[in-house]
Amino acid sequence: MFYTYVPVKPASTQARLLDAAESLFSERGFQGISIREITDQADANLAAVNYHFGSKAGLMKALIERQIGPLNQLRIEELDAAEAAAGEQPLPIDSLLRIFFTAPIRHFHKPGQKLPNLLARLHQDPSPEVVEVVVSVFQPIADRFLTALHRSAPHLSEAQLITRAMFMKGAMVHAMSDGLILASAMTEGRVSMDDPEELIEELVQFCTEGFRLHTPNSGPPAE
Amino acid sequence: MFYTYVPVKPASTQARLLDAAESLFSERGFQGISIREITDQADANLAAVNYHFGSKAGLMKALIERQIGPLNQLRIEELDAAEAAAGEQPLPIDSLLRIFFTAPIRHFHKPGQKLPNLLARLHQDPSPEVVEVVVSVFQPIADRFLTALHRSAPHLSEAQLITRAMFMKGAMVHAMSDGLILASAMTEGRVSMDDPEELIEELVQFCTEGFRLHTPNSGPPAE
DNA sequence: GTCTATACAGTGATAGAC
DNA sequence: GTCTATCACTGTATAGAC
Repeated sequence: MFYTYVPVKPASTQARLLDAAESLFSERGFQGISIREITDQADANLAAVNYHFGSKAGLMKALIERQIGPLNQLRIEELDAAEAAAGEQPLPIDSLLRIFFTAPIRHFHKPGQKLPNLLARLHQDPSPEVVEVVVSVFQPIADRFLTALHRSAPHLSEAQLITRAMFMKGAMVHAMSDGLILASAMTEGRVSMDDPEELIEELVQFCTEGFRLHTPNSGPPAE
Repeated sequence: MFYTYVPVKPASTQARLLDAAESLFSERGFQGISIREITDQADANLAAVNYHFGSKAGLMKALIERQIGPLNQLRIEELDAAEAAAGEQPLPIDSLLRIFFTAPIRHFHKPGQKLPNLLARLHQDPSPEVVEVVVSVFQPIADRFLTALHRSAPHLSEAQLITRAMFMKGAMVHAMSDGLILASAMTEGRVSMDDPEELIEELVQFCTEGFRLHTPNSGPPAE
């Protein structure tokens, strides 16, 4: 009888480090985890992180790119296809937003998934290394969708467009990183959406209405 | 001729530590600053932070409470007053949201203000001490406004209400912590709103439309 | 090229003297 | 209340083994 050899270190050191970092960072945050914990869990030497990724931040960068890169590429492909199908016509706002939301929400919608929290925090991190990573990963897709939005919502000034795009992005990010406060507020039972498709559609509807609105140069209205 | 004595340490050690921590944390984040830097700037001893606040996290907690506490109290007072004036009638959604947004956006809207970024990051921080602070500071106001929203938007299910409240909160938080990505995207000149009153009104309009929407039990609509 | 052991400066925290 | 000395731990760098 033969026994198959089950190796203890199936993947490369780099891959094991990435896997360990992903689960540990997601659970306790970037600063909450030491390199020693990562290398322990990955069964690698302490110096392995610096050798393969240059630094702890470099490991994080590689981790983010591994997760987000394919996701953003998919979104851009879907947007390209939709625009090609529409020909000269600008895409309806809701179609555009649906493309923007669907891939990441489906991808990250698993019971214990906490990576979105990590991503959300990164977007607010002031340290230059983190800013550099975030910009390089998210800038292209932001530009691409803003351009499309500009065509689909020509009634908005550029300042209005960017402001509302911020609202939209904030709504998405917050919804994905299961609201710490709201989820525990006002209820002790189940709340919020547990079906990703339903969440996507709620988000699409919510933001589409917001973009459609035409508010010329409003001051605060009469009460 | 008399010379007035100008003390080098005008405020108490606690106050000096809080002031130093506020500017330093805002600039470079909680983890980006050591307590040695704080005590240096505050002209205090290294051990002063632990003596007065128990820990670095305790200092942060005190800082947050000093900033946010009065703000939230003001919002609740304004909501109380508006509800009293409305009598039995539920408040219009836009009035409710205007009360929710106005105080923090006005308060934090200064050129170099980076504290909102810090607050936004705290909302996603998984470490138990931070969660405890955030919940204790923001839970009451979340409950208060959710209850009011429930009255003002009776067409929404509880799950929908909470979901959209998350969208709303995310939009506000993101708009306040000047979008890292979007602000530099699609433009090299000025963007976004520089007038807080305009930002408040855009936010009110955007979210009001989103809450008004009645979407019974939608799956994804036909394309 | 990859991995290992080890060294180093800086961190938050604390006990105990003043 | 304040201060010094000290602790365990952090990220990083490097010399040298395979």
